[in-house]
Amino acid sequence: MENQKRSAGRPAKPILNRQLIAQRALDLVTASGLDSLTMTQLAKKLGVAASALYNHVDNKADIVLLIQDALVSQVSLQGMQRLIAQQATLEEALHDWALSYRAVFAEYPSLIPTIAVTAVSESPKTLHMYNTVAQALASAGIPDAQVIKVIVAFESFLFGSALDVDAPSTIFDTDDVTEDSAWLDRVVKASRTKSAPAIDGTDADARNQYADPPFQFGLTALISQTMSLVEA
Amino acid sequence: MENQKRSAGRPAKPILNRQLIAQRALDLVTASGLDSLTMTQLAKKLGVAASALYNHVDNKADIVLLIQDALVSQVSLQGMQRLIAQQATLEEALHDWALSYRAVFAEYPSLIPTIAVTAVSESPKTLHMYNTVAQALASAGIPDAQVIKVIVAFESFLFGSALDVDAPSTIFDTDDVTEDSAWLDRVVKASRTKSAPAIDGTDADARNQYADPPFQFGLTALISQTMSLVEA
DNA sequence: ACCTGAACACCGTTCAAGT
DNA sequence: ACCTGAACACCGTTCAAGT
Repeated sequence: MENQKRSAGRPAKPILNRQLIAQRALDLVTASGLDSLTMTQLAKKLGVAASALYNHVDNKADIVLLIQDALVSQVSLQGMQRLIAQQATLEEALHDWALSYRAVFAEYPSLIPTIAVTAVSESPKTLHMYNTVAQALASAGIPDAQVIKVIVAFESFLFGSALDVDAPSTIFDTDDVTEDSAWLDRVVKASRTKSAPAIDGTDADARNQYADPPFQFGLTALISQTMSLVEA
Repeated sequence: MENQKRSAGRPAKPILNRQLIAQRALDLVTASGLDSLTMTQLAKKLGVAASALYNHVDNKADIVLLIQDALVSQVSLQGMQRLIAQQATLEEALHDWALSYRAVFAEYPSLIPTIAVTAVSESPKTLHMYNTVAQALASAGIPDAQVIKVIVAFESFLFGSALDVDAPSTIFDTDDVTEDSAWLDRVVKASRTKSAPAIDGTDADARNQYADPPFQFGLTALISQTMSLVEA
């Protein structure tokens, strides 16, 4: 970015701060995934030496946490807030949250494995989201002791679904039909004729066009199972 | 492993082969995840120079595929085969498959992101598994055009659930109760009193003890939704 | 306090040289 | 064909030196 070389030594005004680092890091991950986020590349984008980053963050994992926190804050809590205010149903709230959650993280599949194992205490925005969802579910009549179970079940499905969006749409294609692929071929073809457009290799969007029906199917399953938990 | 140094040049008998490489690679991943699988470490375990590996595999991704294939073959297809033979119900078959699938991959969470986006044609055992499941579901009366949808929905949930097993059991613990964590704290505590043993730090198994109820919950949801698809 | 630049211990992969 | 060892272009992170 900045090309005029800076001499060593403390600059008059700090060049970096955590927010700026997080912003540029997110840019890199947005462009081409977590693998393209390297301290070297990030430093280059910021116009500093890689070692300068360590004045502001502990390590690379610290940066990933910053990114995560920024992303979680993009998840819509509107439905849940409306549920708390008794302006939406449990079903509506779950649907809104799930769609938004999946949409956000489907853009960043490479972050999902990290997110899945990150403790909420490490990410304030994540904590806030869970807290809101917990309040909403509890106030909708789900017994306290079952709320976490529901949240985790949804999340597992949402993580997996977000990974799935990143899969190639040719994931079930087989090279040639053998005994080991005959049935798979048959059901894959049957799925296609339902809705999908013809496959022209020019499809600009490489994302998995077959990801949506399974998502809707699973989401419906989870929502109706959740509604059965509501106490009178 | 082997300590007597070998001089350069082609050995009388080949030292490596793909199967041996896959076996040792799986050992490394089993011990401490995909990150600990490096060409250097793997070569050391095999008693060769890292560059020797490239006589047998294309690259590291190729090795990961070999591992994947070996793992998929551990997933139980018994239930599905019994369903095909009309010796098990759809519900039993789905339950058996899902439990086994999750159990296998919960041991290897670091592989899940890769598995989720790997095309079946790249992994013969994976192809075989999907083909069997597809045949079983179709023969149980699920319309051809819906089979893939069901499989992908299950898989999304299974991938996410397997990631969840790897999460620390303290994932929902908060450092101190603030306004942003009050509800979460409450429902987490309510979950604990139900079943969990007191937390003594000496717990040998660091895996997430809270992962099972959500898994059962989601699985039940998916199974009953699936059964509703069966044609008369 | 906050930067640069050299250094360290790694990576994955390529390739000439050896048998 | 199948190995070794040097080499290349990277990593993340540390640290002395500069202001």
